[in-house]
Amino acid sequence: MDKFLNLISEEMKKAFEAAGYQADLGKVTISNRPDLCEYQCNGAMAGAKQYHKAPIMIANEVVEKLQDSAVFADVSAVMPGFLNLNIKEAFLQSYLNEMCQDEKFGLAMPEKPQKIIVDYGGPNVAKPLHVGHLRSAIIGESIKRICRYAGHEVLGDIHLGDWGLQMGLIVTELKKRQPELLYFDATYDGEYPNEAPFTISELEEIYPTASAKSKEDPAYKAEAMEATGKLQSGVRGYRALWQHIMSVSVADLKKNYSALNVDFDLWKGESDVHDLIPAMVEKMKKDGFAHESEGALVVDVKEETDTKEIPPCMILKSDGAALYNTTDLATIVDRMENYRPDSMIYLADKRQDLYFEQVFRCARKTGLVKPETKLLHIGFGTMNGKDGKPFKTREGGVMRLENLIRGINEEMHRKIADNKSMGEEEAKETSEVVALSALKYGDLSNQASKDYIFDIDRFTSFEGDTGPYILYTIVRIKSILNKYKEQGGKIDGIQIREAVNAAEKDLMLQITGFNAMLEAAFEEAAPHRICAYIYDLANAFNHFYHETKILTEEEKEKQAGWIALLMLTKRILETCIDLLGFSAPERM
RNA sequence: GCACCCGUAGUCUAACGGAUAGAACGUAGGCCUCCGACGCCUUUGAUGCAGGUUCGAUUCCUGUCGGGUGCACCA
Repeated sequence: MDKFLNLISEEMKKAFEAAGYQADLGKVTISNRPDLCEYQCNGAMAGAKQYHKAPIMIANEVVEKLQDSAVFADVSAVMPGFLNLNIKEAFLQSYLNEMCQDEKFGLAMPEKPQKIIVDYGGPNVAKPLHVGHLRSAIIGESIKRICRYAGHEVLGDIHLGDWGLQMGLIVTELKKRQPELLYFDATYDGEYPNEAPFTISELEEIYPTASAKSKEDPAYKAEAMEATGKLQSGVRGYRALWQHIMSVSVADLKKNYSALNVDFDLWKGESDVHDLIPAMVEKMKKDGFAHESEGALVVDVKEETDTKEIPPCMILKSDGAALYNTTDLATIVDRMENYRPDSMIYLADKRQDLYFEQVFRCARKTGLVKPETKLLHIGFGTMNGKDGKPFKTREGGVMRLENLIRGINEEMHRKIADNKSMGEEEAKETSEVVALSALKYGDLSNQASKDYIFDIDRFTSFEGDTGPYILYTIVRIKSILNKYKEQGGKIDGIQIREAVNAAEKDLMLQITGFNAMLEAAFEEAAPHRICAYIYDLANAFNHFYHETKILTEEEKEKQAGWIALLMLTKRILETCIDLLGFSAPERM
C-alpha cells in the first residue's frame, strides 16, 4: 500500500493534469492551518510563473476537476492561490482498515535491503560506563531498530576499547599486587585457571589506580608500555590475563546495557583488528597514499574544493604505534571483508566531526570502501546539567551510568508508589520500565546533534511531552480494551468505521501519517521524529477519548469500530516506543 | 588566528521556501454522580541584529553580534 499523502497527491496531480498543468504541481502537504482544512496544495502558486496566470485562476480550474472526487470531501481555492482540502470519511476509513491488515502499517519495504552496520556504544573495558556513554547507546539503539524496521539488514557493533595502553596498565598493577600469579611466570606452560583472579569491582578500582601511578612515575609507565607490548606480541600469560579482563568486563557491560534495553549483535573491539593493521599500512604505503610527515605516517585528505583546512589523517604515530584512526580504519577493512555493508553509521560525540571527516576521506581515498559505500557520522550533542554545563555529579566528578539510572528509578518509584492497588514488587518493576521511558524519551525527543539539559523532574513528569505521558496513554487504552473484553465485547473481525466527530477524524488522520513519518525517521536517522509523532498521536487519542464514551455506547457496531481504532492506535504507539527502545507496563 | 556548529516565548523545544511560527513546562482560569483528572479545555507569550535573493524567508546568501566546539602523535 502507498503512503496516504501519496494517494492524495496522486488525486491532486490528476486534477492538475486534467486542467492542463504539469502534474507534479499537485503535491499535497499536511495543512499548516488545521482550522481551515486538513491538507493543502500550493501548486497553483508554484505554477503561476511558468503559466503566466494568476494562482487563484489555476486553483479554481483545479477545483473544477475535483468536484466528484472519491478522495476529497471538499476542495476550495483560497487567495492568493491555496488549495484547501478535506478528506472523505469513507476514503479515510478504508485506508485505516488497510493499515490494520498490514504488519508494517503501510510502510513500503525496500526492493533491495541494504546491509547497515551501526557502530555505537564504544565503551572501554575495565572502565565503568558513565553518562558520556549514554547518548551513543540510546540514539544508536534507536537508529538500529529504525533501520531494521524499515526493512534493512542491520548489525549493531559495540566497538569496544579493548586494546592498547589501558590493558598494559591493568596488567602491570596486577603484577605489583599479585606477582605470584601463574600468568607472570614465563616458565609456566600448563593450563591457566578458568576463574579470573579479580572481580569487576576490583578491576574498576585497578585501572584508575594504575593510570594515576603511570602519570607520576615514569618507570611505572615504562613497565606498563612493556606489558602492552608483551600482550600485543602474544605472550601466553598476558593473553590469558587479557581474556579474563575481557570476560569479566564484558559480562558487566552486558548487564549494564541490558538495563538500558540496549543490545549488540557484534561485540567487536580494537583487538579484533590488530592483526589487520600491518597489511593495511603496507598497502597504503605501496599505493602511494601514505607518506611520512614530522616522523608520523599520514594520508593527505584535503581536497581542491575545501574551504576549510583539513589536516591529514594520521595512520601511525612517530613511534610507529597505532592510534584511534588506525584501528577505526582497520575496522573498516574488517567489516568490508566480513560483512560487505552498504552503509556504516557511527554514533559519536559531535566534537569528533572533523576526525570522522578525515577517517572517511582516508577510507575512500585509499580504496578501503567502495565508492558507493555510505559512511555516516551522527554527531550528538552533550548532555548538560541544569546549569547548562556538561553533566556532573554534585561533587563535580563524572557520574557513573548506573548511579544516574538508579536516581531516575528512585524518583519514578516515589511517584508510582502512590498507586493504591499496586504491590511493592510490581511498583518496583513498573517504575523501572517507566523510568527508562523517561530517560530515553527525554534524550531522543531532541535532535541528536543538539545539546540538551538533563532535567530529572521534567523527564519523569507524567504531564507534557514526556515518556511517561506516552506510556500513560498506552496504559489507558489497554485498560479500556480489558474492560471491553470483560464485558464480552468481540474483537475478531471488527472494522474501523467512518469518523463520527472531528476528534475521531483527527485521530484517524494522525494515524495515517505513521508510514510517512517512519520513512523520514529512517532517511534522516532521526528518532526525534518518532517522538514528535507519538506525542501528537497520544494527544489526538486523549482528545478523542474525552469526546467519546466508548464502554457505555449502546450501538454495538459503533462501539466495535471504536475498539478497532483503539487497537490500531495502541499497536502503532507500541511499535513506535519499541523503535525508541522502551516499552509500556500493564498498569502504572 | 583559522574553521565548523548553534542562536526561536520566562524556561525547554518543533517547523520539504508557503497562510495567523507548532508544542511542552510555567502563568491565569474552567471541567470528575461518567471508560484511569498522572487527563481534557481555555489563557499568556518567541524567530539575536542589519541587509540581499523570492510573489512569499525561522529556513537560502552576505555582513554583524552572542554562545559552543575543533584545529596531527588522546580517544
